[in-house]
Amino acid sequence: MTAPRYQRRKEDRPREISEAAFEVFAEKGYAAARVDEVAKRAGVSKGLLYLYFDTKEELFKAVIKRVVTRRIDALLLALEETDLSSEEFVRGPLLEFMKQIPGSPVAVVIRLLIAEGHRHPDLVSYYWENVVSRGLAAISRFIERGVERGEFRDTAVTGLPQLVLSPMMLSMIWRILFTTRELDTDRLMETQIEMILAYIKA
Amino acid sequence: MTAPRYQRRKEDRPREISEAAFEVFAEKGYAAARVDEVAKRAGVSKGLLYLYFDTKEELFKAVIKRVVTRRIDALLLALEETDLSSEEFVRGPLLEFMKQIPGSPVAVVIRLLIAEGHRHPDLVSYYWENVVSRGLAAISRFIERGVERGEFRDTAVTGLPQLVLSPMMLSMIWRILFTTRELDTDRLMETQIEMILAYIKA
Amino acid sequence: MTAPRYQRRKEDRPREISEAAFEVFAEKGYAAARVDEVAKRAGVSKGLLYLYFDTKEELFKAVIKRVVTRRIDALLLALEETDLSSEEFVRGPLLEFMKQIPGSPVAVVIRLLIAEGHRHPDLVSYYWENVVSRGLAAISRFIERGVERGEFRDTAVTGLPQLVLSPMMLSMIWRILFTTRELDTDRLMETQIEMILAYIKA
Amino acid sequence: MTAPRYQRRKEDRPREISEAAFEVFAEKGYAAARVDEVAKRAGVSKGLLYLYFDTKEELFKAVIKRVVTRRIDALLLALEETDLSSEEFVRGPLLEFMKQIPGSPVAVVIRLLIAEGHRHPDLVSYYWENVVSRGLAAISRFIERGVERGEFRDTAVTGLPQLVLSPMMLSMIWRILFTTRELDTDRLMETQIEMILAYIKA
DNA sequence: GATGAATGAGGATTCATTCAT
DNA sequence: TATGAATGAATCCTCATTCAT
Repeated sequence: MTAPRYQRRKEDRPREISEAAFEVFAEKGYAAARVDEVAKRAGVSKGLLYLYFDTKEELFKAVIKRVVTRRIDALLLALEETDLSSEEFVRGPLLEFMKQIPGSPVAVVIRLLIAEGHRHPDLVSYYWENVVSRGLAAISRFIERGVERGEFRDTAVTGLPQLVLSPMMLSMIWRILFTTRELDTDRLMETQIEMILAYIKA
Repeated sequence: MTAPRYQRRKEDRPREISEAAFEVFAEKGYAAARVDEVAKRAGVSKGLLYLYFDTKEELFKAVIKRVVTRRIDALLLALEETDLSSEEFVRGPLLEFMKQIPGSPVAVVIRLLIAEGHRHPDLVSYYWENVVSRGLAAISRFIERGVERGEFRDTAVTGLPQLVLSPMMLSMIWRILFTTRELDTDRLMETQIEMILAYIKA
Repeated sequence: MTAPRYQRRKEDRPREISEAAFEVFAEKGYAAARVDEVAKRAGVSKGLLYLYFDTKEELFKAVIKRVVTRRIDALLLALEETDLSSEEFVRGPLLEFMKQIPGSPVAVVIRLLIAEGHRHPDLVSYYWENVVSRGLAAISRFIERGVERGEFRDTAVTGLPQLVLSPMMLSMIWRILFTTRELDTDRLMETQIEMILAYIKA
Repeated sequence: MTAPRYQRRKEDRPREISEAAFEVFAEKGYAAARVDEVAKRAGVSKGLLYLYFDTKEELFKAVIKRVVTRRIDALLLALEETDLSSEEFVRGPLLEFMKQIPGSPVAVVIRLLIAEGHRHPDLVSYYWENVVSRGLAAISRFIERGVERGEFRDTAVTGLPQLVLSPMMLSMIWRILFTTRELDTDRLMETQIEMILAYIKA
């Protein structure tokens, strides 16, 4: 009648633990997160957790990497394969993508990296190589394509893809810090896109 | 022969401690900062530190508040009293102010707030009330003044002063995370100002 | 294609495990020896190990007993059945036996007993009854026989067979502790025998 | 009325802790000794213990060194300064010294070194340099002096001071392992000395 | 005021042992 | 039999905080 003490589910464990860990790290931050709590939320003993992750730090890294890698790929693929004109793509899929980031786990990861990046340079490098530099490069290539096609002028924006992303970044930080204070983050990003397009359209 | 231990004036102690604390929090983050280390850097005993600050958390809050409050005032004053046209002020003093923020202690405070804000809502409120909302309001008022004077059109930017600040925010995060990776943060902010002005000028 | 897992006969398992365990205990000592490691070296699962040995402690005792019992028997038999004169036997077989002990598994067992004997009085008793007291008694009887035959005088040595063994003991300890420091342990034992014979020969 | 929670006794703490630690290590061995227990016996909190000794291992080393260093010095001094003839000194002070070793803390240290030496090579080196090699050298010099004075013949014993000590070693191990079994360790050492003198006297 | 020795609750990690498969 | 995933008590160590001096 009682729940079985043992449940052999080797396949699922790493994911279960890593999901629970994400929650706890998200709520408490790295230092204040308790391994005990992660294990409890994963429905697993502390010992098992250490069977899959050597240290709390390894667990942290694994969690960060898991969350981060996935959603960037979809965007990059869309960017490469789209048939839309540059302007249509920017107003459509790119804007949509940016709008959903501040409320997504990615924002949590950013917060954790800001807080703990100092002591995990390899994690920051990983994030840089797999997410940031790829994302920026894609946006840059995309703007350049618009320039080549005669859609856009060649302005300072071409070399500064960060301009496209900066309201997304501010929105993320805003939500992290000022959950209760109003800010129409969608409109913020829309306006930036509007402004940039107005600025670079031929 | 011995160092003049008693020469230092008592009234400087809280400031000395709080400066040392700022350094340590900046380097290590809240959780990894050691009270011992703060005391050592301040050149006082741990006991004395606890005479001025009841807990590590109180010390943290005091430090954050101290750093933050000061530099915002200068800007706000300048904003109110300036004789420059709106465009001149934006291109001049405002841009200058923004450029120096990412490398200033304010950036450290932002990092600490992002990392620890969760558990110190009062600190976030304090920061909101004393810094963010005042800063944003000032920028808003300033844009409105431009509109009133006929310098600017009334666009979405009027209600979204965050647009002006978003590249500064991204620059701050960039420096925090990617110290070694190149980004011309000054140019980023200049281009945004350029774009905004092009967008809102009548 | 796969290794012949099931070819190995079941009845060898306890011995295989116990040999692996001896290696690990020898290298690490009791406390630092890991049951995991023993199982891995024996090429079996941890579960199986526990099928044959109830606890780590039982395994330890089994290992100690296994190593110890065997080689003493040969010597005792030789002692009883020899046709050599007492002096010849001492200079020959006995000396040979002692010389090979410090480098043999027996030395490892002694080290383990010295380290852990405290908490395993039954193990010490076992060792005492099966090895030490039998060995000493044999040597004593042998000396007495020499006295009876008129080969030896009746001196304090008769009641102190430990005298014969003490350089062997020192050699063992020496090798355990000071592996790299030189000591001609063979010569040490030879000289002791020489001295003893000179002392007790009629 | 209650005992004061705090007792500032900086001077005495290291010794008190180290004495308590010696007791616990002696009873349990290194691995099974609990830091908690050491602290409790020293009448001190766990935290304080770590104020004086960085790790359990450091504590162990400190304890071993403390016990060992002291008593060897007295003997070496006596050896150098004695006015006695070699034979008188051997029969007198040297024998006395050896007799008291097996029941002294030195025996405990030997046991700990045999058990843990493997993993603390620096400790073994320390012991070798400060105790064993000095002690052996002193005995060697002493025998040589006897030879020079014409008291002793020059035999194999001259180069093997270990012969003098081997019954002491066996006695130590005997007491460690077979506390309850009878062995007249004093007589063992006396007889060895007797034998050696008989063997080397001119 | 000022010190820093002393405290002890709390946390990461290990590992002998169990048991569902 | 045989496996190895799973358990959780036990242990070392840390560090914010206290308080005798």
